[in-house]
Amino acid sequence: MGKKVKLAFITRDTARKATYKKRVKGLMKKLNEITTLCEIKACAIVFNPEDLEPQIWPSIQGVQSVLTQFLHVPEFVRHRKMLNHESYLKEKTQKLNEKLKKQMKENREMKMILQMYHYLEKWNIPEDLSIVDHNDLTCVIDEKMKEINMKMMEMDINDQRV
Amino acid sequence: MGKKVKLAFITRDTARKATYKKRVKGLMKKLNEITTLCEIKACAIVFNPEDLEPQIWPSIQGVQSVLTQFLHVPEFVRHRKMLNHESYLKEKTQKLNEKLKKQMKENREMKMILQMYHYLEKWNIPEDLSIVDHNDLTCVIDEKMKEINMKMMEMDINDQRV
DNA sequence: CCTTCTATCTTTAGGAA
DNA sequence: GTTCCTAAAGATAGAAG
Repeated sequence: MGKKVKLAFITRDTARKATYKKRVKGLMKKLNEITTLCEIKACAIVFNPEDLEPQIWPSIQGVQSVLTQFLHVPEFVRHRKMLNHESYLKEKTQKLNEKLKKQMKENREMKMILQMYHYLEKWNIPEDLSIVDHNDLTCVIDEKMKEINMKMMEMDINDQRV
Repeated sequence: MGKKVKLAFITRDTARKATYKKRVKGLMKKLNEITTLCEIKACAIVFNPEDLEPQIWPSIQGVQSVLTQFLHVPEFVRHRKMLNHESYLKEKTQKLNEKLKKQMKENREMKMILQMYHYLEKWNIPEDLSIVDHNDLTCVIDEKMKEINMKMMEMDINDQRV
């Protein structure tokens, strides 16, 4: 078995997906280990257009700071409103159905970014965390986190079964 | 050399620092590899009280520049304009038909994104998710997430290091 | 698709200089 | 602290079921 891979985009679809799945798992494990061994804080977020949801570690709150960085870029804020509406996307999809041509790489990147925008919108990351007024939405958030946790667990436990 | 380590806080200062340094480096390398191999977006932040600055991958500037660059890709802008000029599109229909296979795949993936939106809608994440007291929630949720993560990993790994 | 196997490559703990 | 070393542990590509 020749197992060494060149550090470059894996064009074979099946191979890339398999590698992604294995490596994302490995990455999260490494994060868990380093934070435990050294008692530090860390977070990571991975967007993959072929994943229905981003892989996050350890929680949404944990990655908010990362996403907040994105919102500080003026270009993002401007394009955000333009791209993140579902109706707009549906319209685009219809037209894609008829006529649109794009190169696959460009397409992959667009979807990834749309996914990002959508999550930014859903999570409603403030543009400046310092001005956030801390109300008492703790319970609501906690419930949502539990839902998400359960979803994540379901998804992983179902295909692990050891 | 007995090299197996218990997955727990390393109390010895020198050992912990050495491990941190090595593992942070390894983590960033893994991130670089997965994003290259799969052409996805990812980022991570590691906060260590003994480090003056958090370790960030890639640089915030790096992430921003990549995404900003995409938004300004000439092809992207051109295609957007194309959508608004029917005559131009008709002119291109013949050529587009040659790319039917790509179109179908692209369309399939777009629909997947719309499905994702629907899935997110069911989560019903409140608009004001961000108005949350980080000090109260982050620790609790992160700990819960880590517990879940650890359990998931334990289930999946033959080697037990507890 | 998903799992399991395993050869092979990579990471890293602990020393040593 | 830093860098190099190396054995052991860990991650994973590819194949097979």
